Amino acid sequence: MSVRPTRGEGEQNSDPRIERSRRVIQEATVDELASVGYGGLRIESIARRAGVGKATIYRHWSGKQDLVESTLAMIKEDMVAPGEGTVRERVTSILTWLASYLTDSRASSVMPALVSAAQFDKSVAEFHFRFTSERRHAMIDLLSEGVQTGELRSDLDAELAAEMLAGVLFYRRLMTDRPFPSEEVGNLVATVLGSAD
Amino acid sequence: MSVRPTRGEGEQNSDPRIERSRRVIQEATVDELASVGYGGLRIESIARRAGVGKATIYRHWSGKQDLVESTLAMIKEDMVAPGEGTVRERVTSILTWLASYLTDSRASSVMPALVSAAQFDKSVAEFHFRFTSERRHAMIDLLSEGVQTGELRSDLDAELAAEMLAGVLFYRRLMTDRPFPSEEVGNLVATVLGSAD
DNA sequence: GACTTATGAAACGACATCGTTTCGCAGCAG
DNA sequence: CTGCTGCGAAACGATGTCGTTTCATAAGTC
Repeated sequence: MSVRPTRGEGEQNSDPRIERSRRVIQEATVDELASVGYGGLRIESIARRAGVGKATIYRHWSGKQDLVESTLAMIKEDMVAPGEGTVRERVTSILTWLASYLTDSRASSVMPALVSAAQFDKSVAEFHFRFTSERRHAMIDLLSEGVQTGELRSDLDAELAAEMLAGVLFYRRLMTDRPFPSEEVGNLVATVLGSAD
Repeated sequence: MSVRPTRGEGEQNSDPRIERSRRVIQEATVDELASVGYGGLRIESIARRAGVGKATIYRHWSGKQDLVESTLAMIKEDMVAPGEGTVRERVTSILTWLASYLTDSRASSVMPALVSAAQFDKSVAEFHFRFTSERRHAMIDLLSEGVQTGELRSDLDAELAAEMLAGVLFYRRLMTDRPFPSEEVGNLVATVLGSAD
């Protein structure tokens, strides 16, 4: 992915400046992605925001695509946290996290930027669809588990339910100027899964 | 909106070449929007696709933004058709149209392009949100009508239901590589509104 | 402390796109 | 038929971005 990791993947470089440069550059890339999107990305803007020379960027990555790919991979790493509890609780927790991510965060535009870029850039699309698919199937599996254990109604269509839940959050973020408030995720879950007895 | 409609809005120009030029240029703009998105739009590409000189474009519009705005307005005009029947039938018909538009059509990427552009371009965002809001409220009103007449369950949350319905279609189109098949819209409507008795 | 090396700043050529202008031609009006 | 005008093609300067190179400096190693 990166062009010149002077040493191998996991090994630590002797010079801390290298890792630091990579970190601040990728952070700046996230910020730029969020503020101008993939199409508006300018290497010079990233360098300026990172307080770094353009040359330093090209020392570590072969170009824009390389940098973005490695940054997206980093974002994916940061994305975590299933949790404990009943199916209903875990579903609510995942969606609450997603709602906050699409609302509050400094990075609330990162995911929209990814969605946008995927529409017209093949390599971004590949990443985006694979990434989304993983999270989607995690949710579907979770809902299926709930159906099998009897926690959720037996006639629930897990796949459709997963798409409705995430769909509403993304719809609100992408199609309106009122992103879905994370406080209302409970209502949403109750509506889609049915109220608890 | 346009810069030099030699005569006023509705009047007919004496020279048919003018109207023809405007038409083929806007059609080419739609195609380009669908294939490379707003950020990737190049005036020269539009000119080439339209079989037109670049100068002709600048004769009719002041620049890229002017052209896109007037083209989006045109797209909006083309978007029609409530229909007749029960609330359930009208809802199904609207969503079936939307599903086809996001699936089959030559223009299946126009709306995603709009969504994408709206994330980072202020003037596009204004258009996009207003446009979406209109269609959303039409759907909400329709569902409310169904609740009031007793055709739909009285505890239905019209707003949330509208967002779930459209949300699933957009989620499928933007977040996966399997757009929602228009044949399955019936199932979707039944799931969200509840099966008919 | 002496060396090594990554860094930030700046300038570079190459290239793409913008919006303008020019020009000869062809379609239209009368 | 004749004059007019919108047209397509081409070339233009201006601008902005890319990816590279150079160079003195400062941060690192040993």
